[in-house]
Amino acid sequence: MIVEVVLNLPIRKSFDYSWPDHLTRIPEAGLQVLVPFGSKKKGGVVVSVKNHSEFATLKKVDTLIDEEPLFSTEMLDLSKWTSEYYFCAWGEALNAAIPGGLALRLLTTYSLQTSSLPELNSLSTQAQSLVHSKKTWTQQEWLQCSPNKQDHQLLRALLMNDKVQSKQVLLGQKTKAKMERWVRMLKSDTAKFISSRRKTKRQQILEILAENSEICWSEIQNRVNAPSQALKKLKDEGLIEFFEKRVFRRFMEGGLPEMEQFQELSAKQIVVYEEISTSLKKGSYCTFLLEGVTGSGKTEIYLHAVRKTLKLGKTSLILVPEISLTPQLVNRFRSRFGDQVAVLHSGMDDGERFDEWSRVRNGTAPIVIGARSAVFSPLSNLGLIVIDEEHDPSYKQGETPRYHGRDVAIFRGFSAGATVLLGTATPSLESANNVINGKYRPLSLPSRINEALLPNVKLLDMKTVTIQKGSPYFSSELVEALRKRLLRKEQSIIFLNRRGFAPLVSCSKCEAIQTCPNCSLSLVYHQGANQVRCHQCDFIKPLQQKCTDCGTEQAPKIIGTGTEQVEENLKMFFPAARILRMDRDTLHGKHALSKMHERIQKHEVDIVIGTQLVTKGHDFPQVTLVGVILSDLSLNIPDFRASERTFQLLTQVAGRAGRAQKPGEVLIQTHNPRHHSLLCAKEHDSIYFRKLELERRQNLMMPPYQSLTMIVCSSPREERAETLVRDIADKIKAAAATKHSTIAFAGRTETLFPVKIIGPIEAPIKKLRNRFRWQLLLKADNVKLLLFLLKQVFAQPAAIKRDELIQIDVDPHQLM
DNA sequence: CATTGCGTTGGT
DNA sequence: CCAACGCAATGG
Repeated sequence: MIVEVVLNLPIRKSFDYSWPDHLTRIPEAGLQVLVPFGSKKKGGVVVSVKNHSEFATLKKVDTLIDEEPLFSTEMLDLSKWTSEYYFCAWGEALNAAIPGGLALRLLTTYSLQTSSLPELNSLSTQAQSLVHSKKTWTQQEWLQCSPNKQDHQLLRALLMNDKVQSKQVLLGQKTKAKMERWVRMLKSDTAKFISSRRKTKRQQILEILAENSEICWSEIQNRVNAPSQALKKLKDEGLIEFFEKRVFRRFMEGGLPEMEQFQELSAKQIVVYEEISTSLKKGSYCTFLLEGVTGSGKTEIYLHAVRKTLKLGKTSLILVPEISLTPQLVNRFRSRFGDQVAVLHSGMDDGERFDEWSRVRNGTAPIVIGARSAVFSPLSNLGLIVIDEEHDPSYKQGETPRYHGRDVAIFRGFSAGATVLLGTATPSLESANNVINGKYRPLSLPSRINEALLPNVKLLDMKTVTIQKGSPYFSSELVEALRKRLLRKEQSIIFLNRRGFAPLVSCSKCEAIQTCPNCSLSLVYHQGANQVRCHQCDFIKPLQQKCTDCGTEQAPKIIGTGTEQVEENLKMFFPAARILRMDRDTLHGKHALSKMHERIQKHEVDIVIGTQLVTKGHDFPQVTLVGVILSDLSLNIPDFRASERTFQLLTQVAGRAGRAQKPGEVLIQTHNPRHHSLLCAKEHDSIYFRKLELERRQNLMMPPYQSLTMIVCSSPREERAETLVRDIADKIKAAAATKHSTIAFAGRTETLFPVKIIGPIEAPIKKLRNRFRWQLLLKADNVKLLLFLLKQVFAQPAAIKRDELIQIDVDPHQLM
């Protein structure tokens, strides 16, 4: 028997191994194995079992990691599709599909084969004493001796001529099941009840076991002081036995929330729900786009749909953007479905995530709620996939595999015959277009529940409006509106999409702007720490008075504003107000975000100032005012999606105002009061925005009418980045020019339209983390053509040096 | 990706 | 003459 194994490597290749006799289990696709690879061992996944290999000599599979396959055939197929669509290695997709990844914990040891080796005397003192004192030592011990270059070389030489042997032993997975020691009573003790003032440990233990015949060791430790001796004795007498029991680590604090009744759906919600329910009953693939304004009760529909799916004996997958995955939302699901809900997000540690994942795999949890990567959760018999806030850019992964959670989910729904429900107040133009071309079915909830009104939105033109004394970033009107809320004991939210105190620091004499030494970006001033920081890499340094350019010792100029400065302004305007700043810099610890939400909920805060974090929290009924500062920030980035993004952000943050009885007010400060993103956000007119923006995209020849792929080459040497990308551009041009005007795809032949090549150009962020970047944008009617070209061009991997990189991003969302 | 082998340079 | 380095190939 021969198995085809995929490893987590950035190469489009698999490796064949023979299945050794000592493994009792029959090989099967999906099993995780440890295999010899080069001079090392590596973890991989069996993707197929076969009888013949085109390779003459095969190595044997070393170890079977688990008796059960890590991946079902469905998950193998899904990861395969992901790797093909997003043009990455299958191993990379598999690696992303499980918590903790494919890497295994290995222990490397070296052992001396000959008793005396004169060469060893040339080792540095520490290493010498290690090798002399032990015949066998671990790699860790070796490295602790801080061996120098010569030491490493000597070790390598000794390994070569077998004077030292190295071995790798498997320790297990990076994340594994956590076991607890438990005690079980075998026969009840017939000893008479002895009433003495001081009970023996033995008695205490037996009493505990009389209550529950199986109990966790640590629980006994809690109740009886140092019980291990007594327990051992009881075991020897045959009264009790010890056993191991798996525990599932849980992120959620405390137990289950109180069970909650399902809410009655409104007439409009029923219409929507019935359509979904019909599709669920039908049990075949269908994607719906549910458009519902903020506060229209989408979540309740999700809950009803999940209940229906459960009744049909199927499982549900709910994807949400990372930051809206709050305890409030999770509890809403947990209070209806209890422990049947598994939660997966990045705030959990590897163990917690692995255990939740295990609960999904073993069928204990038929409902998964999670962020992007949860799209790969091992649900079987999938009936429903919900993608909440479908337009949210965080569904697109920024690193390999650069998949889009929504699009992978739709493919998964298609293969599983599931109902897919995309929910949003502001559809992405891709999804809106898919409604127009009939791929998705539209559903809508046009009004808020309980007849709550959408807030009144006003655009404040910063060129004409009266500016508040004390800060050029505030209009008097916004400050007055804030004052009014404070008097009425209502809450306000200020949104500014830029953290730090100020985005620019420049010399007051020579005007030189401080930039990051590793990136071509200006440094952001953070007042709290009195530092300047790069927001792309992790460069930080204290603010220097002296200019590095001209040597002036005058205090530098601080230009522009960020949340930190706005917080300071607010404190100055309203010294008595309780102000909470919410951005990445004030978010410390695991449960920080939920604690902040709690404080807002309890009205311990009057004004919240924050970045995008404030746009996604759940409803805060006391918030009646939302102010937006520098609303044009997202408009000015060089990206064709800038206006879409701006509209979505503004609509979303506006939706935070006036959820309950009290009407909401939104004040948007802008320099572009005539821009369609702002005008449509003001009117809550998602439909008109879509119409305008789709026309624009058609004229620009951009998605959703065209497919894009971005190729970015980077190198520490600027000219290398350029030659690398030019080389690829030439290859693509050549491939596109060949006779392949048609390709065979899925049995049919399709005629293709030409590919457009934009660039190569220097990337907008020219240098990032000490690497220069050049980019190339490919555009075509059909993503299939782009993938076909990429396959041709990268059939043999490009000649890349160490620390050089070619990134391929299919359907890119970041064009910087 | 990490490792390996090979051919060049370059210094002694 | 060998160490150092860059480069391309390889892994089953």
